[in-house]
Amino acid sequence: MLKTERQAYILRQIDLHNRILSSDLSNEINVSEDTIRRDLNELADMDKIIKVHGGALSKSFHSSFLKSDVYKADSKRVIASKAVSLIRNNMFILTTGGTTVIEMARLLPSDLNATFFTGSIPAAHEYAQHPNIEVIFLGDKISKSSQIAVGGEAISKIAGIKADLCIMGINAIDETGITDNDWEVIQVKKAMIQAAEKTVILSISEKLNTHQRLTICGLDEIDTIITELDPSNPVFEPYKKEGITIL
Amino acid sequence: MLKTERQAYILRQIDLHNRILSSDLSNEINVSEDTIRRDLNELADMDKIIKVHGGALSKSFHSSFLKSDVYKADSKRVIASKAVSLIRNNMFILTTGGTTVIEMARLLPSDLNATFFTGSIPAAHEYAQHPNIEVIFLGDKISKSSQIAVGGEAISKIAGIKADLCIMGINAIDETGITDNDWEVIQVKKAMIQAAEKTVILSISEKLNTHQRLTICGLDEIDTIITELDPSNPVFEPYKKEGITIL
DNA sequence: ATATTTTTTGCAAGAAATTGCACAATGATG
DNA sequence: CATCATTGTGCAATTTCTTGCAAAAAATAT
Repeated sequence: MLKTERQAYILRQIDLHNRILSSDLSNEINVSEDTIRRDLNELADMDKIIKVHGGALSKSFHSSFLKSDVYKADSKRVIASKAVSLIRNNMFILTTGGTTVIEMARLLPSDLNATFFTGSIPAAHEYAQHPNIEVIFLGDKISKSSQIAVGGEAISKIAGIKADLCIMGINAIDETGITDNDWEVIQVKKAMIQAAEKTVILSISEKLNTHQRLTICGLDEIDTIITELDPSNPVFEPYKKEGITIL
Repeated sequence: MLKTERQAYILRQIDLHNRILSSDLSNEINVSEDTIRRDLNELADMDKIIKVHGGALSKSFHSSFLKSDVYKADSKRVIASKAVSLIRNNMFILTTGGTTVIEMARLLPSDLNATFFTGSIPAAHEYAQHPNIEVIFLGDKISKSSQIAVGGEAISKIAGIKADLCIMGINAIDETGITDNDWEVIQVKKAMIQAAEKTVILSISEKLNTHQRLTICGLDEIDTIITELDPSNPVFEPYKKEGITIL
């Protein structure tokens, strides 16, 4: 096998699988690993692949490793603006914290008149910047990790509210429902869902079909899911089947 | 699985869920926790994540508040450090908001163990950064102008506390006492003074011998005044005569 | 066609990297 | 302060990498 041929083969494999091991290639085309290594080094010098210890990666892989905050911020802004469209004047709205919710707070139209309840310090801070909306902080002990109020006092305060909407940023959702990994946070989120007439989930699409260890609620308690994707996307099928609205 | 791949996976998980546990990752991708820990350390060295005991946090998640330059920051830092000297372990402390108080929050020694009650969003946020102190937010409606919780709920919550110390930033003080110009804020501050055994006033010297239109309390309810000036300064004579300690 | 040069390949040995384990130190928590 | 989990460190086993070198193959010259 000619060297050029071999390198073309390697490139094709990397394009196909996004990654390759030196040892695998050596077995597949019966040359020593030294040769493979030399090939990979040459291809890497030509900027065609990314060489790593033990093999190589496709260049497109690099983009995901060099995480772009911009892309994510864009997604979240899309989600936030969809969420804003659900909010009407004089609503009582319960919200969690999270970057997506904060983004939403920034996008609220300045003539909006509504009352927001939250236990999240950053969210409350953001709402407080708004000229017209009323902010009620559901105070109690502040959880260090999540910067939200947790504990019985907060929960019983939430239970005493009859909200029109609960707008909730989440960590993971799949067919079994919403899950999270912080017990105290879960208690608060459960209470919020109970206290609101409708529950709206904000989630970037990457969190769809992932799960964590503790359950907040099943899909039957959710009314709407908002992601940055088009609602017609097939990934939403299982959720639509449960009667959930996708925005 | 290649090391680079694994680290990319870890980054993605952290981006997705904002936080992860070393043990979870170890289970998910079947490598020892040692390896995970080494990965997390490397990613933390690259400033891509924040390593914490037991796992890691997303970088974007935590740094949400921007620190702005404050007027007379130097003076306020002097005041703050004097105030810190009054705080002992296991105290229950009520505080208001205000830049001086925030400055104090930043100067709290990291081994301090105490419980702080506050109705101020920026102050609560600052306390929440501290490793050991417990933060209780006295939630209720958030006043836009002052970013603190006001209203009956907050006040009755304060009334239910027996605090060792009330550390209060103020707007104006003279021989007649402390004054302010926001009616809702005054209600909260009055309640705080009532609920604490001792009241400490933080004030830059500019505010001495000024007054505003609404009275919070007379000098007899104040135990200590802290300014950036030396306590021997003659300007304090009228306050010393009332039995107030000057720091 | 044969010799010479150049390129490529495989091999060996030492260096470096990766991973898992044991153990002591440190940190969390009640 | 006592217990338990997490962490850092040193170590060993394994794998991968680098380097130098010589044989093999290919290209080129004579």
